[in-house]
Amino acid sequence: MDKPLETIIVDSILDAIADQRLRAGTKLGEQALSDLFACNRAQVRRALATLTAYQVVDHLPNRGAYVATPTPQDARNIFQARRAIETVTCRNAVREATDDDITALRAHLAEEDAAKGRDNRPAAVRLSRGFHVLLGRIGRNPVLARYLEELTMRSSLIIGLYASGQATLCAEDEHAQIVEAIERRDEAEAQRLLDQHLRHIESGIAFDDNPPATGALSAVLGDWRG
Amino acid sequence: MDKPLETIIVDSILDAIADQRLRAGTKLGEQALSDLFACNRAQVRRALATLTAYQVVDHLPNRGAYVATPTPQDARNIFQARRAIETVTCRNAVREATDDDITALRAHLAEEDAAKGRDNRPAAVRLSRGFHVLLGRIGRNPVLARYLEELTMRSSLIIGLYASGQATLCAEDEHAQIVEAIERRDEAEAQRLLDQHLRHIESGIAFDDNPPATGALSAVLGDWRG
DNA sequence: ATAGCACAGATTGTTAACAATCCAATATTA
DNA sequence: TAATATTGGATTGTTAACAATCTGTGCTAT
Repeated sequence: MDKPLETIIVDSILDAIADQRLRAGTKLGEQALSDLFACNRAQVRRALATLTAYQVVDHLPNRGAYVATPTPQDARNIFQARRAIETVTCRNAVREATDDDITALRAHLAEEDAAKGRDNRPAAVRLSRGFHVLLGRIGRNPVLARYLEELTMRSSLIIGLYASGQATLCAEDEHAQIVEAIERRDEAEAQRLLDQHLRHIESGIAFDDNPPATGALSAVLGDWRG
Repeated sequence: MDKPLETIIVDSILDAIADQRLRAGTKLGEQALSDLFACNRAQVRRALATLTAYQVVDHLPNRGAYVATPTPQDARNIFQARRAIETVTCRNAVREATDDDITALRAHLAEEDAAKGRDNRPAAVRLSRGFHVLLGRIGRNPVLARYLEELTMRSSLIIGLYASGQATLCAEDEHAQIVEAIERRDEAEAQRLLDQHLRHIESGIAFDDNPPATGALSAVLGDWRG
């Protein structure tokens, strides 16, 4: 039961963006991608259209698809949207979380911790996003969860663009504190901590760098075969 | 400077959904649409892909595209998402609205009023949605505004499905009260009124009808030429 | 030397024919 | 008669060739 190839392409690219292996501004040529995934151009084309709808890829007519480069203004708008959505998502999570959900959250925290311990930055960035996405799923509102996936993906691009040098992306224990509040079923506190966490991330962004600089596609999307 | 045809197709279909001329469950055949818009099947195909990404169309592999049919659970999730987003959007609007914006809002109210006076239900439904979209634009956060456009579109489908018999979709003057609160720059009150307005719409939905029933595509998408 | 132009290669966009799949109507069999 | 096979038409999905557009390079002329 393999997935449709289009999905594999989309997910590979999204993963690479979440990991910050693919950086803002990278050109996604159709030929290059169809070579990489050993398929024809039409499938690549549809995958790129999907990514464009998700707003993580910019499509310029007659000149190709590029990983989106959010402006500082975009960044502010995206983080405001995240606060709006994650506040509700978090309240839902407090109300709906089962014991299994809490266990999953704790397991995720452990993974994050391990990645940071190993100084594995790409993994840390990906897992950090994963925490918010997981929280969204636990909230049991797929509409909000989907928007959150989109926004966190775009946030990864922003962090890659404007906070690449930064030592710390998320204060070590903010995620852990949120999980504790959820476990205590303390809605107000969980929401407060999450809002503060998001403002903290946003304030850690330096809006004056501007280094695109991107490597070869094949190096970055190498091992897509499951 | 005509728009790309794909955009025209997408907008035509979205308009027809906003008006409730196209109802949930209607099949959108590729041949039928390319005949209607006098174009290639490939362009129709892309338009349908875009609409699928917007979640207003369901695409079933090998059996075509259908106008989405939101479930009652979808409806609850969509309205929760709207409350999360429109609360912020509304706050932004209070802070950012220029005199021109207020004028535009008043003009919109007048249009709504006129449509209701003329018992023009499709226009009333479309304009009612338009009010929320306009508010979103005035909030000056395109990220939130885009999600709002998607959610209001899906709301139109929901209202068409579950509240078609209903006499009143929006209490006559709730929109007007919101505009007044914005004009007074009364953030808290504007937010309260909007939240209440949304809960009011949601509670007016009867989750037990189930009439798909759809007319011919050509009758419904007749005059797309601007 | 530099600005403008023209050409060549590469990349994206379009088209139409072909293949695979689904659906409904008809025929077949217990 | 009712259930199941079969078959033809219609619809969606794929492919590869062709057309349009862009980008960069080298040439020409001022």
